[in-house]
Amino acid sequence: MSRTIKIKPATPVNCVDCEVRKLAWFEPGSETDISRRQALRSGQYAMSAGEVIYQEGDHQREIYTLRKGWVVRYKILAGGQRQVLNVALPGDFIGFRSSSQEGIDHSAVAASDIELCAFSQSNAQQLMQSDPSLMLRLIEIQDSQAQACRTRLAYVGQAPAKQRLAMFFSDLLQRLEQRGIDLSEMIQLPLTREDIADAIGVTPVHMSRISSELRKENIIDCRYGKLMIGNLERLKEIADDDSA
Amino acid sequence: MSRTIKIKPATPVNCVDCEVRKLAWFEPGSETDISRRQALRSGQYAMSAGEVIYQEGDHQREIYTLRKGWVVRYKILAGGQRQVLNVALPGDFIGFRSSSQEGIDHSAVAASDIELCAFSQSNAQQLMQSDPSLMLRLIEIQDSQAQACRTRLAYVGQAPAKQRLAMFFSDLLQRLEQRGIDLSEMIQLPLTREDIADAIGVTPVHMSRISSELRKENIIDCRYGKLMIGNLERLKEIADDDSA
DNA sequence: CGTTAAGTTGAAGCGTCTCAAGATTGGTGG
DNA sequence: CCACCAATCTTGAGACGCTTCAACTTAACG
Repeated sequence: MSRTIKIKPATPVNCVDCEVRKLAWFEPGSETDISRRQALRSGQYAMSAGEVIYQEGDHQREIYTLRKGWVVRYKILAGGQRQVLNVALPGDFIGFRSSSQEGIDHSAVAASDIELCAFSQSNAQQLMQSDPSLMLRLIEIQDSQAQACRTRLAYVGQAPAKQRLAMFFSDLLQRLEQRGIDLSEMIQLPLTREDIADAIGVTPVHMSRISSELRKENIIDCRYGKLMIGNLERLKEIADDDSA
Repeated sequence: MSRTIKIKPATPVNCVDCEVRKLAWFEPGSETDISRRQALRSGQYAMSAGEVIYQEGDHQREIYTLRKGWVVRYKILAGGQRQVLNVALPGDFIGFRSSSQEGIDHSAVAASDIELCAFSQSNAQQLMQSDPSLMLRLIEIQDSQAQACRTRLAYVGQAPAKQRLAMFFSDLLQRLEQRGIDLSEMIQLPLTREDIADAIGVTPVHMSRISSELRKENIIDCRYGKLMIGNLERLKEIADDDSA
């Protein structure tokens, strides 16, 4: 994990043309609304895999929309264990804090090379004041992130490891599909076994065992940064299994 | 668990006089603001311990502020296991959904006899439109609930059972103290061993074993609806232990 | 005081963890 | 293009934490 390095991307993108806008904070509004909002953008950044975007306790002055790539958000416990809170995909909103007094409660790292759209806290506030639909949209985003966190908490707390893994992939694949990714092809998966293990609350070694099982059953194969789905239906069956 | 039964409480309370208002949604605003808001209230309800306030999938038309008593919010998995998401205390906001299209993603049950202040979704929307400070306050509440969920997820996923229990109590006691409860006295605890077990992700039997340990070490004693703290400092040490 | 619900304890089994060795993959330089 | 290296993943064996089932104890309540 290196220290945060932000570079302007080669080709800045206009919000109006942005391919993930419909999934993102700027989903509502007309084209003119959107270009007006863009004027308040603090910038677009490119970062490399492994770079830390922000860390627990930071008094970050900016909030971000992930435009390209994958981001892992996590918390580190006193004992050093890491819990992955969620995997952010293009269009996802990260780094928001309602109170700029306190530092943020979790960290975020680029899992792949990424591009971020940044807004300063003050500009974001200004935007929301002049455009209530953005405040409502923020409330919607917060709620859907909270829902995802509750779902994750429920299965991490209650389901056996194999089902947790199936649930993790089931959710991830659904979100990838939403973003137009063909699930029948091989997918670049910029998550290590350890990332996934930390997300579902098992050790990497045990993650390996259960993921071997799924591979031998021809359900899903994820290794060395690649993901190949063998039987999506069966995966969902395991995720929804009521006998576990 | 019986079906929802709501009765008007014997003595309705004005928001201005409400003892938990400073912790609640109506924290911001002048006295006149607050009585204006009260006019849009749908009602105050009393419910008994064990009654279900809402259930996963419900298209609830109201949102609530808990005025008195304790509420347990939870999710049930396909296999029938229950994960307690959080324990709501007086002043806490529950039942909110950003989209009234979909049903709610979790359930809520009264752990003790309770009193609720209710607002219809439409009145709440109207309130927020005419009073942006309420929208900002909602964003703040959502964020702090999401933060609590992330914290819970982290320790349920990563910490050993005894530390999880210490963390659960540590958090709960801090919130009770915030509400003016004297931690040196005996406290009425309307949570069963099973509620707590479902919150920290262990079986009731194992919860019993670790809670026996804490009792024998004179740290905390929680049984039969009563809670007595022996050594709060030591409890927090176990919760923050970095060797676990 | 008797009944019922709640909590405790023991013993055995299973799931997950730890430690350690070995295999596979992707990247790098010869 | 191949050989080698480092990183990632796999597998085995043993230990440990948590679960299960069942019997027992304690507290609350009428």
